[in-house]
Amino acid sequence: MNRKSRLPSTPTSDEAAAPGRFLDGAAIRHLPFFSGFDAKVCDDIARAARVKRVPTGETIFAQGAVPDSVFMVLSGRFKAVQVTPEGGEVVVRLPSAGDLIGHVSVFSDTPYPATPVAVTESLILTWTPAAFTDLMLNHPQLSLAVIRNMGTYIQEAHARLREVSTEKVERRIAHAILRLAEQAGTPVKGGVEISFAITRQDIGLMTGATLHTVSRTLSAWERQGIIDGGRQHLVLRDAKALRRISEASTAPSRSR
Amino acid sequence: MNRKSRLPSTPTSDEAAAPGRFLDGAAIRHLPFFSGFDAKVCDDIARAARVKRVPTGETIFAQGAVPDSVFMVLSGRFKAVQVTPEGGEVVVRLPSAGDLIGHVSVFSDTPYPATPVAVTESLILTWTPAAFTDLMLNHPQLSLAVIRNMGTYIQEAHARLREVSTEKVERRIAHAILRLAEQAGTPVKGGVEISFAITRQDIGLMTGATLHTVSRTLSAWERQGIIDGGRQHLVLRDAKALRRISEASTAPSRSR
DNA sequence: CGTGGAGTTGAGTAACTTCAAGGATCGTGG
DNA sequence: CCACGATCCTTGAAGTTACTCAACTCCACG
Repeated sequence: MNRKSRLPSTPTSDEAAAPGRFLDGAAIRHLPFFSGFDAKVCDDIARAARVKRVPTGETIFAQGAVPDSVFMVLSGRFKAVQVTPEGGEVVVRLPSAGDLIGHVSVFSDTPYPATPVAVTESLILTWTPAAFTDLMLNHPQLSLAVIRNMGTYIQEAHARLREVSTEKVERRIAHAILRLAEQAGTPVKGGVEISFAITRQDIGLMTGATLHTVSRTLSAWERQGIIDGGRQHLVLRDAKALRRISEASTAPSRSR
Repeated sequence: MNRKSRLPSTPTSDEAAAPGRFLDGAAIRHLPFFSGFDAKVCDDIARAARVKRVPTGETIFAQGAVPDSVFMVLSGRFKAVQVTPEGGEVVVRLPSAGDLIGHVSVFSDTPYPATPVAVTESLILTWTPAAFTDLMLNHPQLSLAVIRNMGTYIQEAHARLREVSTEKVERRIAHAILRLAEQAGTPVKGGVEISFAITRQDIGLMTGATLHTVSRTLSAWERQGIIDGGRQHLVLRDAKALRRISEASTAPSRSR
């Protein structure tokens, strides 16, 4: 833990949003979450927030803790890790700029269900539950945005649920890498690079496979020139081939 | 399809809510979703809704359709089935009284992601997207309730995601049955009965297993007196034993 | 330059699925 | 009221996937 990413941290409006400082709407208006918002509303929302820096490898809070804040990623990226009582782990999602964190727990008054770990130097916004609720009551736009945001989580979760229960490991890994490239890929000569440190273990936790299986699969793909791997490092070279694998009707099984 | 459940349909305030009629708040105030709501707000919400009857086996809409309404289950129960392009199926959730259906699609303006099939004679409320949005804008209470409701979906989805990626089939089936008994169980002499018709296939679709594995597992449990099975029929006799199985640290694997 | 995290690879095996076939139960129509 | 078709369920046997166990390599960092 706490290793420094070798990749340049993604700087996003760091000028306007220094840790500890209070903000104005300009610092957040560019986030997809706030697209279409009135400038005045953005101001109100930003003014109620505090900015906090989260270095790579650090957590925002621990799974099981009693919720005391709502968070939003301003820049950087996190992985939300959920641990089962028996010690099993899952990566449930990878929130990045504009994604809310902890809101579900705050509104349903349940313990935080996962631990968000920064996989890149990150900045987050924090609100007290009371302040955020006030904002929602005063700005119905905000409620709708929260609902939209939660809707995408639900669809993502259902999509992954469907994958993990109907598809074989190889295809799940293919899907996961395509999604990573899409959500966190930076174009690079001859491919798309995943812009943060990710281990085989992480991919395993995202797909419900062991790191061994992931390693074997990636090795095979590397031999075929589809990807280019390395220590905590991944470049997608042939997206078309990977997409073919992810959709391969290798499926002799209808309606599992 | 279209078979009639042998079980008595659960009648819930049918007096107040006849199909086709318009409603007042009294018809919906008892739903957990509206707990804590002002009577006047309930009136407003109810008056904007229409009631519709959905017989067992019928669907509300088809997966892939363009959303044109928001729905809420007033009484009865549905199963939301998602079909993959390759023909794989998953049951993503089992909405019952007070659960919203289709709202995610309406607010994110994406096609309905699953097909809700009534597994019991049911009544639903319907709103036009415009009407529902209006209600939310005028009654922030409603927005908060929607958010809370969506929060529980997310937590459920994540819990199942975790299960299906870290646990073995037997334990997943145990969990599924415990959940069914909790959500849809009616006490009966010597156990708890699942109050709607459910097939081994359905349980398979909920747990990511084949109906064969489900059948074998249930047969074994029946021999041990833990459950009592039958055609589309299930009685949980020994919840304690099942809970033991669902938590069994048969797990030699830490951190998969 | 040694230590530990990350990755690779092989061999053996358990857990499920697939394939296959037969039996039970329900509703329907003659 | 019984026969028949359609589901649903059960169970065996064979096959495969992906996990477990284990050993070894490769870096990066101190």
